[in-house]
Amino acid sequence: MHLQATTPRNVFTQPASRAARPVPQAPALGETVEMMGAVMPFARNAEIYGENEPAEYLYRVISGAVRTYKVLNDGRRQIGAFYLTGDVFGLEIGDVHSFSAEAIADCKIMLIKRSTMVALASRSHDVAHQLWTMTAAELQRAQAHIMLLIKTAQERVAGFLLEMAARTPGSTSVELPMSRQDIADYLGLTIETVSRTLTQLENAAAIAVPSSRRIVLRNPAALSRLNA
Amino acid sequence: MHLQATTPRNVFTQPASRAARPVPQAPALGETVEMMGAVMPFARNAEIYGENEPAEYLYRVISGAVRTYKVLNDGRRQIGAFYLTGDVFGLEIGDVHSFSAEAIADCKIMLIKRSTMVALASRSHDVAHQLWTMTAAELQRAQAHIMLLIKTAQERVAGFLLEMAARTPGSTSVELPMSRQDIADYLGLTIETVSRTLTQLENAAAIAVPSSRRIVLRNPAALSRLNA
DNA sequence: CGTGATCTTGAGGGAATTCAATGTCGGTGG
DNA sequence: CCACCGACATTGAATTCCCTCAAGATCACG
Repeated sequence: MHLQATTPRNVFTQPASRAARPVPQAPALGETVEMMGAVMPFARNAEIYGENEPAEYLYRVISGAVRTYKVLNDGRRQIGAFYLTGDVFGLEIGDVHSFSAEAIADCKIMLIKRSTMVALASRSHDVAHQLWTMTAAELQRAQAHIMLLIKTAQERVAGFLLEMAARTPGSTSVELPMSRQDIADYLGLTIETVSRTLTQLENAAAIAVPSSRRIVLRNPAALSRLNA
Repeated sequence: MHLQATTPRNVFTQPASRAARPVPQAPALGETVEMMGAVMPFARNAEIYGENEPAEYLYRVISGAVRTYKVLNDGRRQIGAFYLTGDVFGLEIGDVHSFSAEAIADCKIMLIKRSTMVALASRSHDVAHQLWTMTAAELQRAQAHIMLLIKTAQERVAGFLLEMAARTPGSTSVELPMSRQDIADYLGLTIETVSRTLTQLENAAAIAVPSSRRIVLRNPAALSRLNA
């Protein structure tokens, strides 16, 4: 999530470890975060919310990983996004969720009452602006996703790996919390094509796959070139 | 130029005049123009703004149609959205446009200074909420677009036609302002596949194509079934 | 009418899917 | 400890759908 330089600290993306510390130039919202949300555990594959359910909360990933998805009437599943530690999801402006959300692995999720946020936003332009900013960030993510979906299988997989790497700063190695099926459903491919493509990239020395859930980016430049 | 910060109705949505009228060439939007911005004409295929240009304005389609798009480094073009009469586009939270925008046909576009809107929003929760709502609407559109892009060619074309029909209320017939190439680049298909698919749908009696830019939905239910 | 742009149709090829089988890993119990 | 099991991943072969390349057809416009 990118914030403009003039934007105050984001009450959502604030690391939990520093939440209690007094922060210079921060509005008195640090503690509000603590008050707003309870942390709940979710087991692997547990549903966090379902499509068309009332959007009573928004959610922040404390640990673990989450997928949002829709299922078409013939069973095809499209994953809308993956959310990792620190990410906020489930923010809706309508009153129902437009996707379902599930825990990819065992998770701890902070639940924040939507009504509380809306009330806060009506009194604080900062909070209102943050809500808007988060929606805009989701929009940019969705637009980037669209650009991925029109590409070839190699380009999609390369793009996915670069995206995941960008979210794991300071490392050229990615630990994937999600299965091949999840990746396939995110990229609009089949599991077999994802697997084959990873093998191709490995043979081309662009990546290494020491274990199925760990990918080492040996040649990020080559992946970027594929990323069009 | 002075606007009441307390105005309760949506400053973007055109009031009564556009509702049931059969597309006027010179719409009556007197006071809105004075309040919000200047109307500018754009010729067919003219650029309205370019990707990465500063987002100084937001835009409202008075007449005509607009496409937003990105071009990949190998020349592939992806159209992000089509905007028709009444639609607002170019709303960004960052300070540059993330897509380019072009007139599909000769257009009249109302330009609204972004700084004006931001200033208004800082004083009016209604305006701030409207900006947020518009961003959220764009997000939902992008998510629906993602769901389109994972489907078969028939499903994409059917979905596109239903989408266009839904934006032309009270009619089962659609006048397409855009070319086959535009449709193809929106749906992630080739122009030939779009053309062939339309022919298939016509042969299946789902649609009629009296002229290349006019599509009659003979069997919307069949199209919806294809829409998964 | 010509001319260019747009659209449609046809034939062949290629990328991804489908169907099917094999391989690998982590856990559980003998 | 290792044998077994189920879940997940990889690999192979055949098919399908869409793309590419190519040729006509239609339309708008001078």
